[in-house]
Amino acid sequence: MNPDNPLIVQSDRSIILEADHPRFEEVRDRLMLFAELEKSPEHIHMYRITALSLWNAGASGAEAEEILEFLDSASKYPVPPNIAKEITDAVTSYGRVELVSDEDGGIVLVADEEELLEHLGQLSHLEEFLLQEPEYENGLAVRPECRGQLKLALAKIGYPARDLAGYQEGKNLDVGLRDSLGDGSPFALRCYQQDAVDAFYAGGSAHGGSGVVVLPCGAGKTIVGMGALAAVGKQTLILTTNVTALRQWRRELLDKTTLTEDQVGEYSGEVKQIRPVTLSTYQMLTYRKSKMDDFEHFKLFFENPWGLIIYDEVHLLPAPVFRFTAEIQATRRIGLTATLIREDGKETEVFSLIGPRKYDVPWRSLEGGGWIANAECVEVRVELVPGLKEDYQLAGRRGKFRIASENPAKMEVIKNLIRRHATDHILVLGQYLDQLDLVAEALGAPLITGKTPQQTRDELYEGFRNGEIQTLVVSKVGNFAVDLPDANVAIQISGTFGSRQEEAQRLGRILRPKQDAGCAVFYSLVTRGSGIAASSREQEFAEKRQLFLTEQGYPYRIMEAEELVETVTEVEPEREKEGAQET
DNA sequence: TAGACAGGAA
DNA sequence: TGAAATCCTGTCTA
Repeated sequence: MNPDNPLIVQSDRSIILEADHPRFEEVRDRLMLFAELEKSPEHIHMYRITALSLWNAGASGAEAEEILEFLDSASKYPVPPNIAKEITDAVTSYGRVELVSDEDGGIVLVADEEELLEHLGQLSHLEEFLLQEPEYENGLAVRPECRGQLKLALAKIGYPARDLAGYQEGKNLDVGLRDSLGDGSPFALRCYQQDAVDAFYAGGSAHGGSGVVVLPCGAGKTIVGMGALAAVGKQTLILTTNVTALRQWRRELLDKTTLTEDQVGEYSGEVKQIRPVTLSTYQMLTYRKSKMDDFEHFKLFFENPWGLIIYDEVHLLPAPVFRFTAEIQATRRIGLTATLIREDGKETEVFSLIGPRKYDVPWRSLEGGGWIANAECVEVRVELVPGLKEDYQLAGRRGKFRIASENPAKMEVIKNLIRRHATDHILVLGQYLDQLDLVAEALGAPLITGKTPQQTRDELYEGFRNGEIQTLVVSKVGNFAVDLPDANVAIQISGTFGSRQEEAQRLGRILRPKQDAGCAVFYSLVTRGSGIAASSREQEFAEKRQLFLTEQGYPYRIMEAEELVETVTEVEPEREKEGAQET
């Protein structure tokens, strides 16, 4: 505690961090582990501690005492006693209740205090998950098929359970990672990938149980998955969001593990193979003819001896998959994601049914090791064209957002940016097809949307990769397409209502390390507010979108569209000189 | 027998 | 808040 420190902890669970303070970065990286960034106006960051953020901290081994000592050492004023107590309670509440196995393989709910166990036993909405028999001296018998639902219910009343009840073994599978790849280059897990695998599977004990690994795009989540597969050594089901990702997993498995072609199966719309390692999509599992019909393929989950299920992109897990997952709690699970944020707020479901966060690093910290590219984020503020100002005033909330998003004045800015990056690989990312059509036409650049057939996409991707195409205009396909080539400049011209996830995904497009160690730039074009209303609808959403990246340590530099024009005229002659020298 | 395409789901 | 993308299946065509 010291008035020169950067933090203020308030009794309403919010924490204020001074952004200009010399200790800012160090303190931010610590805060990230147990608090969520809620707002980042100029000069300060506002965090909030939530039950979930503290449970995750507790689950990944943090001690309440450590957290309090840290807050104390970084605060201007004493930490309010009620907050200190809440932090201690929440961090330690993960683990107060546990699920364990008895000698016969039955599941028992135990608690650290008798009164708590008694209290839980009396709750009527937990009753249906419990059995009358057998009776335990210090525990309650759990219906094995309700293990997931019980955990979810416990989390909702503030007693997240540590699940030590163990797993069904699954069928053994002899699999290891290769030490060199097809082209002869050596292969090994990077240190942080190994750490992530160890965090998930610590020596094979139940303590290294199910959970989620958070790593930025391009940092090798697939490789962590393969590491987990090799560590567990059991038959495995891998679930992905789309077939392109599925095929990519298959290629990677064959390239980097000792698995052979006939051991890796694809269970998709096209082929229905079930093999020791089977790949499928979420949509395959959730498919049904109509709302009235049954799910046709979810049996894949149950009727095979899986010893491990890998959930790729766990932040996109569709709701029905939670239901199945609740029923297969006896199978070891690992979730992989770039961000635990779900725009539907189902974070507690992920926590309870997939597992707690096992491994997480600030994205920015991987820059140091050269694992991901140095990236700069710039928000370019653009004036609304005068002709639309009246329409904007009259429009409703959603109309305003659309008008601001499609602001025609953005066109000039895009052109300026492209001129500025004459020698770079540029992706233009947007949300509305009409707008993207116009932009692609004005730039003379190819456009890829959901309607673009796969073959055309492949050709365009190839052209972009080998440099024939400098600029590619991409619709929302860019959020999902795993085969989209890397770029070093991204220009976001419009986006989904405040989706932090989308922002993260799009930044990920430029994070693959550059050969010349060059810097990557992410521009976000936002229509500026006017008059008394200081910020536009789009600006409000942009603020929300940017939160995740700010949390990860990427500051947004604000730039006015006008100053960009000046910069371009300054920069341009230099560029031409450079070009002349090269030729 | 492959591919193209429409329809429904979430 | 709404638009867009994806997937799976079934049917039709060549």
